[in-house]
Amino acid sequence: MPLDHSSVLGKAMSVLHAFSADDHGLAFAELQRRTGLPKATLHRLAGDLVTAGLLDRVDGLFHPGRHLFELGMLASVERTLMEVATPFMEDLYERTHEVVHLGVREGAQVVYVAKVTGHRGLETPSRVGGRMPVHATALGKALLAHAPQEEWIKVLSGPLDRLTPRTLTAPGRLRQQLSRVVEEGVSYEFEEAAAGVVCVAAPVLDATDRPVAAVSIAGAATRFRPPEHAAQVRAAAAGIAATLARRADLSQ
Amino acid sequence: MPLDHSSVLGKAMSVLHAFSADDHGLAFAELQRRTGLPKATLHRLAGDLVTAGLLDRVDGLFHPGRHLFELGMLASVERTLMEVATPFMEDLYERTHEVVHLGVREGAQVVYVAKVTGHRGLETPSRVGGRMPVHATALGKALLAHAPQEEWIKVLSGPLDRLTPRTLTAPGRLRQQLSRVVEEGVSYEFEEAAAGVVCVAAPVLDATDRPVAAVSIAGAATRFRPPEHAAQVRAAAAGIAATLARRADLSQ
DNA sequence: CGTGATCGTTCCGCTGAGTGGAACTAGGCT
DNA sequence: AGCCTAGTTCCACTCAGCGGAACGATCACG
Repeated sequence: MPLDHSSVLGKAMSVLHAFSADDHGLAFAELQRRTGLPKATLHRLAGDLVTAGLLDRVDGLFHPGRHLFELGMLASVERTLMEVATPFMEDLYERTHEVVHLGVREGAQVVYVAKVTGHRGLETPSRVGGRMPVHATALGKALLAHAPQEEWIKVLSGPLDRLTPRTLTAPGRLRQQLSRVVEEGVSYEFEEAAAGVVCVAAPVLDATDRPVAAVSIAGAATRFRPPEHAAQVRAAAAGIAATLARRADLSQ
Repeated sequence: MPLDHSSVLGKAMSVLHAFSADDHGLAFAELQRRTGLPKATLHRLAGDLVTAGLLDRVDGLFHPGRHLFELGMLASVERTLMEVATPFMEDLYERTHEVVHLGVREGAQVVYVAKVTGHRGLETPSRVGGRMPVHATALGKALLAHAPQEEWIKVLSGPLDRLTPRTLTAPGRLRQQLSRVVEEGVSYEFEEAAAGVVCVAAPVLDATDRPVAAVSIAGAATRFRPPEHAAQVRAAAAGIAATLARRADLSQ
């Protein structure tokens, strides 16, 4: 599935993927190590990527370029979601002043599309554009629960990595929870992805009941009671779903 | 500056750039028209881009791919800005319930990095990842005003396109305004980019007083009085600047 | 139904864009 | 001085990429 390493494009992707979310600039040599590309080849390629605006170079170090951000925002699904969901996420934030997330599912992982947060220093491992395993997050469980059976199986049969002592790693317990999520329309997470963080999430369903995204509220385990916010999250998700549906109608 | 059309990468960029912010899916033929690439070449290239995840194809139509979003979020400058600025933008939104923007300058244009908005249907032409001319927006004027002299000249000598009847198209008047912006620390915009929309903005300056971004509040001309919010915007910008400075200190 | 669009896919022989080993420069440490 | 690692440049080879052309599919119109 990942593009051949012998095509220019494949190599270009290797280079871009060499950057992880939290390193702020890679030297040429480091990039060489991560991509495994021959020096000369990488040198030319990196140069081309810089001219293309996909990479920036400031005093020797390479960074993902400014142009990349703009291109990324063309991704229609995510952008539409962001635009539609923002007002609803604001509502949630304003009422709770907790961290509000929006995410989509990509296989066994959740990709965060938006994050609303205040000054309170709640340490969540989530970053916009970042990923987390489906089984360890409320967002993930909401998305998976409403997905077709075969998706459940794929995830349940895969390895369920442990992120904290409370991560669900037993397929049976996870399946049990997913069933409850379908009934209740909301999912929970109690310090399963990060110590001290608890979460409620609800799925945003399209006209055919497929989950296209999910919203969540995350708070500190010490003061935040997820069940008390279930109704709000469900309402926000429903609102987003309704707005998306209206948009889809107009545009076709 | 734009990469050669004869290199694979150059062609790939042409394809990606063929998508504008608001078309939801292009057919093969349309893509061919926009890029000017030979059929066979485009066919293969588009195929490769799909395998790379940069493009998606759903029932015949091409879309910018979901992978593109994730890659875009690696762009460190923009992501850091977003993360740091969000809490301050939330504050502004909560107090005013108007549209709050964050943008950076790229030559004679502003690129929007974040947008906080509610349900009120204020029609702003801005989109995250989208561009607007510097001279027609409060954000742009705040960014340009604090930029070095040579940048003023570049913009003032370029064409100042008219977006609305009130757009500043006279270099003299623009220069005059920029000087005031430097003194006051805030810039204004009165229906210069879109009819019915007025705006206040303040620059986020780094340790060496270079403007790295700007924040703005936009409201409807009928009810929103920009000068009344100058202090708030200035405070938010200062807060963002301080947080960025603290971050820079730690990380080096 | 045939004719003529346009749209998307595939074939295949040619060629120059892309390749990468090697040689080179610039600094840093001992 | 000698040795290391980082980054850049050279240049002859070759295979990835090219694109004209021919193909099948679908639609529209008389």
